[in-house]
Amino acid sequence: MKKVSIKDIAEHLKISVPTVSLVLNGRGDEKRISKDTQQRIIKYAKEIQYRPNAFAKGLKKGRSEMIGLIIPDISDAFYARIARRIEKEAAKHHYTVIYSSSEESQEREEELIRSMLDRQVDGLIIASTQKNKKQIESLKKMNFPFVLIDRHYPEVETDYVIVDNKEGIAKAVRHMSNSGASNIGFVSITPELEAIKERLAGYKETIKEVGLPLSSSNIKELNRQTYEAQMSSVFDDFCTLSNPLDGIIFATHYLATAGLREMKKRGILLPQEMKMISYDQFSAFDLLEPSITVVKQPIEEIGDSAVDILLNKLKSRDTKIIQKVLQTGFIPRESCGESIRNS
Amino acid sequence: MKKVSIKDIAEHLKISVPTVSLVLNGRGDEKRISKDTQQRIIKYAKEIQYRPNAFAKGLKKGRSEMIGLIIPDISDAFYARIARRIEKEAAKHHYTVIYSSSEESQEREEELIRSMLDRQVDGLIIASTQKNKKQIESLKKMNFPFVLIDRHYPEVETDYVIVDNKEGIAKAVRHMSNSGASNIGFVSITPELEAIKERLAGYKETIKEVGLPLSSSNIKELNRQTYEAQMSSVFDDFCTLSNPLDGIIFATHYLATAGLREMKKRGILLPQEMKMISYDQFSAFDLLEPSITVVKQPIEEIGDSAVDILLNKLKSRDTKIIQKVLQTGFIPRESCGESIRNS
DNA sequence: TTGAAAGCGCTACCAT
DNA sequence: ATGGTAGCGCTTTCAA
Repeated sequence: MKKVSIKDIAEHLKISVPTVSLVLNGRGDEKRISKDTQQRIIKYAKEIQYRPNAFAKGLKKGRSEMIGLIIPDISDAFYARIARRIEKEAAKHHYTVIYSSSEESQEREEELIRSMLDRQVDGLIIASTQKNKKQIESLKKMNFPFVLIDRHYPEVETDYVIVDNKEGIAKAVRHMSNSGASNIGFVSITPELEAIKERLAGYKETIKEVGLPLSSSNIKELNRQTYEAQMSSVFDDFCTLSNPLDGIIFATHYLATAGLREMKKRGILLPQEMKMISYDQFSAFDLLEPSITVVKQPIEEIGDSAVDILLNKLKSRDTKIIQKVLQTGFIPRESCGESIRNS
Repeated sequence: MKKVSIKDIAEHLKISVPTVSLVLNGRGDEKRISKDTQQRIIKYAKEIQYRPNAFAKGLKKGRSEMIGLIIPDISDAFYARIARRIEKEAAKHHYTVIYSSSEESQEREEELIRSMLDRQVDGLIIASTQKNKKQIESLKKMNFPFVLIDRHYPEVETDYVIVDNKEGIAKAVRHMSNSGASNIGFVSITPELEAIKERLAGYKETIKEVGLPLSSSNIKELNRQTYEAQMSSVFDDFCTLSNPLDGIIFATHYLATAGLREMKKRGILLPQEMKMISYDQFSAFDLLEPSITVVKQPIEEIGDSAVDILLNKLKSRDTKIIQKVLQTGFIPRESCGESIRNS
């Protein structure tokens, strides 16, 4: 059972290869191929289970109907859900997604982008490491269609879909302050990423706005790789503050999770002794005791917008740059002292 | 900045196309191309940033260095983690992964497999819907390299990597019984999948083995799409049993999550009034109050083994069938009455 | 209405 | 040590 090609069909039916190609691409009528011939071709093609070779097609047409997706880590729920959405949207338009995880490594991201270009993807969606400015600039220069998501390069004018991180955190700070917190800490990771910088900025600005004390000892920036090990010393520090915290905002869901583990270990009582909010949700946060208040990222919109923008670029070769900043949602739960039910 | 081809290099350097190809593929020495020529080619190729066209290469060689991965849903943590692992392993051997989610639809799975074959993937890794027997058989007949993971067709002799579901549940039942439960319920989904059937079988057999009552009213089989809505009536039923339950085993992590929500709503006290275990873990299960005892699936091993088996097939064209059944782990936590700490 | 020929970019084979 | 030629499977002219 070897592969059958257009040639096999043509030979069998004693007609020419182009005719077969035309018919199989639904252009038979347009080219006025006789109904009879069309029928025979289609019937026989089905019979021997003809399938076109995407390589040959791609080589000829210069398009692959694939879009490349590069994200930091597919096993991170946030990116997995975005990926799913992108895949679904892309499928609607007959595009296949090739994805790979960069693992936050510039070298790997660079290599992945190269390899996807080699594979002739028609466009790229990238949640960049933000350490790859040069290559992104070069993509832009060669006019290759791509959209950045979640992370962007402020100094490079590209299409992107990002989230209003600053306002997201602002919502958290305001809510926590309204819930009665008077000294709010902020646990984040080293602000290499624009998104993280924005969250920090949002924290600082809003703390001032609501008139709470802004102190550097209330802010912790952990290493992305080793945050779990560091969490213990974070709370060592927090627990010895002269002005003790009564609320903490975690800048990512995994920090929140690690923080929860640590607080559980220390027997810190939520929300009585400490209120908390997580930026970015995590399933099961609603199940915890108390349930965790979260800032909700617009995952579906990120995926949908990215595909939308990219496909438009592919179709129209339009060079207009589109930059979308999406707003976060906010789900108040018990970890700030509320007794609000439902998720 | 348009694409450069081997031809461009050849013309510029006034040498032949094949020579350039040879050198760029590192076969210069083997073919005794002069060092000088080699240098010039390599230098110029780098200068103009030559990148080979994977389509042309694939068309010619009949190989794509891609492997296709089909899973039910990339946003399910279980599959996302497997996907990540597969990608990582594949990358080590210079294979790119194309993935798609079948959404448990036979039609979609069929279409995805077809489309991946069109794209000339060298091999497939499939977590099948198990409704696609015909196509799987046809893959086998045409001797196309593929490995099933997580779900297999018992009636079809294929390579696969699955988990010992029966023993996994057996561990749960034994543990729960040892922890003092005397009437254990089982909440599962409709057993269309072999894996789910096995879990049910494991439950039934082990319940008998440990001498507890086996009653059909202790077993619930929910619909995969609507299990959340059904969970409430499950507990309506459970709460009116003449012989009330003191333990429940959930056959999947999402059932466990839904079950937890329902028990929380009803104020059922874990583990005092009810012990519970989840088959398949879920991050944050260790954070809940009480923390949830889980049967742990060997995610990394599934991914590694699948890639391993597939790549071996690709290399050696060996037709020997490899079927791996991996063992689950077990993490006792507080939801069975233990006070064991750490995850 | 259909067919012949060319070519996408690459590599394998056979010459020289 | 290097080059010519052919062909992978398909689509796109252009010609008949």
